Amino acid sequence: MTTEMMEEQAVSLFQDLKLKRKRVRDLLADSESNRSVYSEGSENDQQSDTSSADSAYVSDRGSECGASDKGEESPMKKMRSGTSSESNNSFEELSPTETVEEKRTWSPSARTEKSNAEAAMAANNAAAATMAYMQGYLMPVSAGFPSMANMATNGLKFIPMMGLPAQGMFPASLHNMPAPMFIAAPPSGYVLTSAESISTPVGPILAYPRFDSSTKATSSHRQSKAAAVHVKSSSSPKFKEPILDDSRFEKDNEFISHYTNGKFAYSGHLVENPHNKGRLSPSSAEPMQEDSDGEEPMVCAICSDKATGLHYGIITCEGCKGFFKRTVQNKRVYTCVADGDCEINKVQRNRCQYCRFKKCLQMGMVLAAVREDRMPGGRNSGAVYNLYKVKYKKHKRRESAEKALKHHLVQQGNKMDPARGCPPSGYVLPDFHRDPSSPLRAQRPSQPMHPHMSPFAHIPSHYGSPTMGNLKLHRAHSDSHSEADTGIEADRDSLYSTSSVSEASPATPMMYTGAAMRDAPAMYSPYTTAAHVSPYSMTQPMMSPASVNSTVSHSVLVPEPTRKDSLLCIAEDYKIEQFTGSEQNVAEALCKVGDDIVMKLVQWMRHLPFHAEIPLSLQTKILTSKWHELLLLIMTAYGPISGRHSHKHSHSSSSPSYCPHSPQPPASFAEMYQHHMVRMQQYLDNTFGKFFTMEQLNKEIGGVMEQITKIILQFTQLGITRKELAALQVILLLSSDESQKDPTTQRIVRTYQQALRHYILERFPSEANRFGDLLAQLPEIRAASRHLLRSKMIYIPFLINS
DNA sequence: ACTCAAGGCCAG
DNA sequence: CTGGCCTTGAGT
Repeated sequence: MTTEMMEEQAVSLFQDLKLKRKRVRDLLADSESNRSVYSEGSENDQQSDTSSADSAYVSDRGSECGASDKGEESPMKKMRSGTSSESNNSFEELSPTETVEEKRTWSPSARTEKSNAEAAMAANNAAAATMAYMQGYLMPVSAGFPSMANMATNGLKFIPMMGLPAQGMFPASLHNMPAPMFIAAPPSGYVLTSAESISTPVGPILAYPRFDSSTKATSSHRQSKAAAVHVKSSSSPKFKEPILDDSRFEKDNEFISHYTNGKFAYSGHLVENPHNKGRLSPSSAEPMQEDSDGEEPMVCAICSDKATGLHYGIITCEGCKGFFKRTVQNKRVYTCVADGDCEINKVQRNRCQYCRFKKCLQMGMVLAAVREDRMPGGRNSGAVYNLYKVKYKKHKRRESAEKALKHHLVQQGNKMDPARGCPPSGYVLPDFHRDPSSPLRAQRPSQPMHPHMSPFAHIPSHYGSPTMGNLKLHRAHSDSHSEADTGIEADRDSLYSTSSVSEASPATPMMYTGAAMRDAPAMYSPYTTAAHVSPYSMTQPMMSPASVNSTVSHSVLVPEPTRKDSLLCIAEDYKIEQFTGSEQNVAEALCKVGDDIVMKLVQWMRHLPFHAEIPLSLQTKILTSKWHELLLLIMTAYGPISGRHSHKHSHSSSSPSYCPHSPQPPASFAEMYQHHMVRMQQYLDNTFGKFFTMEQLNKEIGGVMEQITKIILQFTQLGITRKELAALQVILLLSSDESQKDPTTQRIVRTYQQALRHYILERFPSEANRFGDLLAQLPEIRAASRHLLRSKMIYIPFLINS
């Protein structure tokens, strides 16, 4: 195969990929726009989602995310070496030994106060709610719930996690729970602490005031904060209190999503700015260190220039203050021509507006402090800074810059310097490019068919298509837009703007070097060790039973779900038998199936309770990068869940040679593996009229089939349940590279882990390692899925259940 | 009266 | 567009 042909093929693949991504994006945007939004007093709102009304803005940058495989070894080689090189790390943080009290998951204040029990209960409730949702008893939206915009102030959004029992949606046992149950969440995530009862037009609801993980606020602070929900804005003849309702937050979120890009959490919504913590702590009434040096000039937290005071929540210079103000007022959308990581200091601060503003957000400058009415003078109060009643004490302190920078770095995780050690933004050639003669590699149907080739090219290859790095796209720099829409519109069109390519590259290393990895001691990581032990035995990850929170969750109250899992139907509906006929037909069928699956995934995702919390752009990225992993998870878990080994479907297939499943499940790995390989052999023979010897097959697909078989075997031996699968789906979905940098998704992942753990504790109390065993499959699925995509044998999952 | 964090102005 | 300086006005 010539270089030109390879290039052409790569371009074609890229086109496919682009289409698939576009489909994901379109579907997401579509589902988003179809969702009705809160509108004041609207009785017709059947969906009380708290999603933004017009979040159709899809920033598609940075998408190649984590799919850039580097230094691949052959599948077989990889198998021999134990496990794939990078599949271990991605779930480091999912340490099963983590308990409710640990980390800043659900109740950060738990550690600081005597409220441990309270926090545990809150977390427990959350886990129960999540579990209940997974089991189909929670509605993603609460039907008929009226507008909550007027209740959601001060950064709280009320995410209905469960509808009213009166709706008859829930089993009687659930009525024991405080109902209706809601989770109040700020745009940046769910936080459950002490519950406040808030009266609403439909009765009292429980609201959980949100607190920053680092807050030292006491319980009374919390109460006052929650109480602030009721507060009507104090009327002032001249100065109008800013309106901080849902719409304001939605607007802000939409605006900043361009800058946060799912990579960091905007803390400006927090009532307390972490940057100013310690110096201006609201709880520490003392004026802070009257240290020796009262003359030390303040330093701008953004650029280290001489600061002139607090501006929009943090200490900045006049320049950064003005810059922030202008940017917010005019809703300007900048673009970084580099990789979105420019250093901002006094000298260089004007070189990159994008990075300057991004830093402003990272440092926690408060968007809401920029007044919409432009009223000068006075002081922002109430909703804007509320809880963080800054006792402004002559903060002629040094600090800012250094501490701010440190804080910044901590927030970022020890992100690798792109200049050193960071993988280049280029992409490696997939295996099939190196070895085009491989008989099993898929080929585009439009191209001359190699007699040995199977036509599966329409299933997108992984995103590391070799041409990606070469794609130079329009709009290298977005000039200042007088109107935000201009920039947004332009950005929406440029799916692959320069920044999208450049910003994608640093994503990969962060995943493995972020806080999650640092925070997780090696001993807490069963996922790395699991694969190194005998692959065919039940490896038992270390998990201390004592570390598992043993509080009783509500999930036991909920009976088995009767609702068919919407994703499992994928495994049910699509069999490899459908992919028969001419090569062209197979390719088309696969393409269509791919679209169907993506649609199902989108539908599934948008019904998840946390859907509204994740920016659309991030959702798009997540789905485009995870759909194949989800597919493999479903496919591998389907058999064990459906018990189809014992009662197989009888396929009256037109193709008699398809070997239906043996009535008895394959007892061992070897049998199961052999079974799959024979199926493969028969399929290739029957469909493409090409017979491969087992030796050939072993060489070509043995590695990946081995991986898949191991996963199936594990699921079978564990007897994975639907509920567990539901949890794993979410955990897998939100464990992508992008997600790992987003605190919101991390929190959600932890919640689902909690729910899963609780469920296992109750359902399988004797299986101390079950939780770890289940989670340990996710890296394996990742690795296998990557192999499938790279080798373009994505059709294999369809085969194993057929 | 003073403080200080908003917005505004305008030379560069 | 930037940023130093000015004006404003609620809070103390």
